[in-house]
Amino acid sequence: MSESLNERSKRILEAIIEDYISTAEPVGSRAVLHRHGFALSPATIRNVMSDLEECGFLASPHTSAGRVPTAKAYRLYVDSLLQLRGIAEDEEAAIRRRCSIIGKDVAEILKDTSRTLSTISHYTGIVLAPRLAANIFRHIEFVKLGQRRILAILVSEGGIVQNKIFESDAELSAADLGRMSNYLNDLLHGLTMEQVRRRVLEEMQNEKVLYDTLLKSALEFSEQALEDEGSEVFIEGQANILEQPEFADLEKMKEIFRAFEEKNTLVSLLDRCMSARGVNIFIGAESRLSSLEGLSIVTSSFRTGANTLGVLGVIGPTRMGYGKVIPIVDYTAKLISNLLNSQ
Amino acid sequence: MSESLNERSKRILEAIIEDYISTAEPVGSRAVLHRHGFALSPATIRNVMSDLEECGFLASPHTSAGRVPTAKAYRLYVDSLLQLRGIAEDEEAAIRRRCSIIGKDVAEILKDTSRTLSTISHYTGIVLAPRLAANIFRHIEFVKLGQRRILAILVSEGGIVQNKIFESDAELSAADLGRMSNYLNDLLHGLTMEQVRRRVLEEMQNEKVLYDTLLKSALEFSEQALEDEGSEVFIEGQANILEQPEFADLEKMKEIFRAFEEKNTLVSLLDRCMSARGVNIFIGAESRLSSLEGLSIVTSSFRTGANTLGVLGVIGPTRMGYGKVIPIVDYTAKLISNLLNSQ
DNA sequence: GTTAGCACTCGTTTCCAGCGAGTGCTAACT
DNA sequence: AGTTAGCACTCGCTGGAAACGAGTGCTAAC
Repeated sequence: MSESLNERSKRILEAIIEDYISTAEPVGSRAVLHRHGFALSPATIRNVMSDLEECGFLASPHTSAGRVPTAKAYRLYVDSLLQLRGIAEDEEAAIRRRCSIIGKDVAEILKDTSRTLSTISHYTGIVLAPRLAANIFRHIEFVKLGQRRILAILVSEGGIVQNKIFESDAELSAADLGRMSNYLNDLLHGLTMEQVRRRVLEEMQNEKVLYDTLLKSALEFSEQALEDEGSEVFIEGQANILEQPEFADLEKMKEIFRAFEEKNTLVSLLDRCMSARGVNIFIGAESRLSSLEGLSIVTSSFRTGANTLGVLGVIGPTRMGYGKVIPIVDYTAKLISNLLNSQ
Repeated sequence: MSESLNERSKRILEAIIEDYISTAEPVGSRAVLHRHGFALSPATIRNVMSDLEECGFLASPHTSAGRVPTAKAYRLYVDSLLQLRGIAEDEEAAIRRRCSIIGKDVAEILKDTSRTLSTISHYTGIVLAPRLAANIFRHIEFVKLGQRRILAILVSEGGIVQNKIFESDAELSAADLGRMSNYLNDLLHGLTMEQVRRRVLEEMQNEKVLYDTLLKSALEFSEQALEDEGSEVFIEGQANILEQPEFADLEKMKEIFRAFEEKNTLVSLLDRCMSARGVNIFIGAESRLSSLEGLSIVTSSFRTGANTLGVLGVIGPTRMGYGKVIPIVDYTAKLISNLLNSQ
């Protein structure tokens, strides 16, 4: 049972996978013949298919149905059978047209990107918003909302804005808050968030600061403001999943929508893709998340320079049109990287 | 066929509606008798039900099923039959525990609120984020992102932050941007957004401004930053809809999820609730949105003083537990109003 | 190694009978 | 006149049997 299939077996497996991707129905020996022009008889195909099943590439739902590719088959398919033909021109144009920056905030940009991914791919788009931690400090600002209520606004590279409301012990004037902002902006200019955090802690030991209550509370506030509030996920086009015949079963569908709402698990999955360059593919159970059984995820990270800003991708059935989706995800990630790079 | 039903008919209708709300199945004459202690025979109930059908309060799916309340019946029910018993203590406690302000931004607060609404009600939560237009100016800030790329941050009352990225024609230094912010903050302090907009336009005619390019571009920028980007909607707990037996049909469900994704229509519906005080209820087709057929929406607006900030509510099947949902929505709206009121 | 032929498997569809919940009508009762 | 018992009737649902058909695996021949 050698794992290295011969050329013919590979071609047949490829045909079966592509057939199944387009029809969503178990494919039988005659179907392979019909739609692809092999110069072989059904019986021969059957023999090959039987071998492929033994090697774990195919499975039969029951005796008298055709066969269905396994996760292993898809893995082989995306790794060595599939030849990427690059992104289609009209798709590229559509993505470029829909992803713009001007006049939006970053959250909006990413949400629109997620929606674009879903619309173009006809599956579900997912974008993991940038995390603060890995990023570079740009600006901090405190705004007085009420007597003691203060809004902290933190801006990092690429225009990512995080803001938080909190309450101060003492009442501070708007001018005080302005001075605090200035002090911190000078102090923290150009540092990474890691460094910012360390710097704030160091500075709190500083003698001058110890005797200046204003500076002291400035540092205390910034410490609170810096607490990373966890990443945000934008999942758009969930309804596209409903079109997939394999999820016609109500129970299965509930599970998927629950998984979409339970964003933490998705975040941890996408976190794993953060560091990897290029396109990443999880097929079915490979994600180790039982709730995503039957689903595949194609992701790529976007970045400014060496900094990974976030991850975007497409979720669809394992029976996904990888040949189309992979270039889409790849291109979109690169486009967003460029857009967020402030020159 | 007098529209004013006698007391007995009302009581029977009420019993039918409540039965249907809890079972989701057409209710027959015997069921009414079983679960509520009417001193009547099934035959009498049947006669009454027949009358109620003629008046348009009931409908029968087919001859041998029981009967189902119509939208008209629910309307009568919420308007005059239902007696609200106020919110349950444990629900109130749960809502209060889940809705906090400190350490979050407003978007996060509202999203969490939407989630809370869905969790407590077991239906789907919806929150329409505050619109800028109706609100009071607090702060504006420009942050330099790249050579020409600028981030504008606009804060209004309650801590609502709106930010936008745009590009300037000329390169401006960080100090320039700081001066611009200060100038505008002085100029616009305490005005409503309406007044802010007018003030900016007036000021652009000012002689002093005409000769100061910095002031001029400050005003131009603020004009761009002020453009309202439309309201944001947070819909959480969509998966709860899947639990409702009436949406077991795949087609129906697709329609609902599409409607949830097509947020514009929902926004326009919620906009209609903005001005109304107290709890608002749309039953089924009353919303005039065909995609929401079979769904009811219970909403209430939240506000600071005279200003309506936004609308929140619950979406569920017309067969919704109004008696439970109405107090929940009412209480949550009041709570959020209080929380966003910066004293 | 490949192919034709054939028996066999097994899910799907169709049809029909029987069941039961619920109604509407009529006639009797208070 | 309103209420009730009785009864025939409707109609969706359930379950089992039969027919169907797609697809396989095996064997024997090429």
